[in-house]
Amino acid sequence: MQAKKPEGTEDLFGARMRAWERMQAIARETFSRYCFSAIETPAMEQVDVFVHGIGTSTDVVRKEMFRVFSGANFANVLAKGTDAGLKPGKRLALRPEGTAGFVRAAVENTFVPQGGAPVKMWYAGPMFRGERVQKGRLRQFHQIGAEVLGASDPALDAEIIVMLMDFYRALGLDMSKVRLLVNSMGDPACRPAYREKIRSVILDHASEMCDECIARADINPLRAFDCKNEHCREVMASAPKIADELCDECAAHYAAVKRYLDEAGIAYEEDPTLVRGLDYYTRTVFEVQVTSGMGAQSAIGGGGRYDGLMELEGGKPTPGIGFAVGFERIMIALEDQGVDLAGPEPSCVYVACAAPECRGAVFSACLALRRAGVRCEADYQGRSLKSQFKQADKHNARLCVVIGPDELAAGAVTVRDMASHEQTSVPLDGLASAVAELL
RNA sequence: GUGGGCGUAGCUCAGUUGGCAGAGCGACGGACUGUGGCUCCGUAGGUCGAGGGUUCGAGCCCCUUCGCCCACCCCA
Repeated sequence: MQAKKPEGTEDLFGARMRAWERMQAIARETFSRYCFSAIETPAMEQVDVFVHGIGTSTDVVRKEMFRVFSGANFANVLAKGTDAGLKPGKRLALRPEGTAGFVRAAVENTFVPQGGAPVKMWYAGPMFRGERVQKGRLRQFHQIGAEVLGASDPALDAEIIVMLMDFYRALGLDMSKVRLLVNSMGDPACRPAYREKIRSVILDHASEMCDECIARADINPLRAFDCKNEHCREVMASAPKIADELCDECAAHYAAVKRYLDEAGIAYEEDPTLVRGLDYYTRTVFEVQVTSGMGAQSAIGGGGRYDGLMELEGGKPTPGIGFAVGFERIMIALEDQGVDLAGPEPSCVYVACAAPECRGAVFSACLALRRAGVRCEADYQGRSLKSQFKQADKHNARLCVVIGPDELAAGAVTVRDMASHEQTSVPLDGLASAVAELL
């Protein structure tokens, strides 16, 4: 039986790999202008990092995490039917998102010492969620994210949104098909009261609402705004809006963020029902959607402020804000818009061998070219010269160097420009510099 | 976790009431023998996802199973 890749995973190679590399390069370039530096954190963390950070009431933590046990511990867990006996350090999970692990790293490495300047970092890598797959939703997918810790200035909220939109534009997305939704979720001063109000609304209208929303009333009432059930929507439409229930500080913060966005010329829609599905968000939240061609998953990025997260991960109170974008979803949007992020395979110089006795000379020529920094390729199958030229085309060769008995006798090889068909003879010992000039 | 669709050549797919497994693209080779893209000719390539059943005979019908896709849910 031939082995198969796990459900919802993907082998990344060829054009798709080039696209992923290109997306990271554009991220690095764009974020660098905002003085972000790169970070890579482990693909697995202690389960508690996610439980504390993302929240026990979220689907991500409750049913979508891939748990990880080393061999001996796994046997132990199977035997006992629980991992309760394991030390916290042995209870691991593949990361379902990047923020919790980043904040854990920030606490552990003291990225923001008391009174220190804000730290800005970005990351790119695979994330894992045990969901049923569908278009734009994989079990191992890739995110690029950016995080700022150590400042609560609303200018930062706006700046990070501006940076996100810069990134999408740099990728070549048609920004007229992109919409930015923003909202404020309040903070510990005002959200609990609002949450309680919404809970009451749901329970008061329990007879009209779906079972899920009734269950949400106690777990995470704000999620009822996301329900697609018609009756639930009607009830929620008349529920109080968070924007009207914010405390003075949150209201001022939200207003300032919007002012900055206006000044930056960023178009946005206020969506009072936008409630991100991770518990750590406070105040500003945002989501970017693409309006067509996306299947059921239209969100290509999202994020928000998480002023309480550092404490949840055991650090000192430190405000934070960040976003994450999904590689696979952006690719769906780009492909739908006819944008080729991968681009062609890079060009090369092809060294063709006209007769078997010249293969040694071909090897030497390639060696010299590569040591001079030239990307070059040759035949390894003893193909005909004709077929080597076909290979040269497939490898996107700009030049083709032909080495045969005639050339070796003359001490000079033939170099053909594949586009113009012009051929020149260059001395064998000066091949690398001659090729460099022709390129 | 729930629902729907689909598995035939490397890829995209045809395949009639059950009767010798096909096309296009791609790959490879050739068109006066050391020169590519276009064109023409040719060649190779298939446990019809897997296992079982019905039948003289199964790609097609039945059962089981695995995988993929799409949607609910949730989220990037």
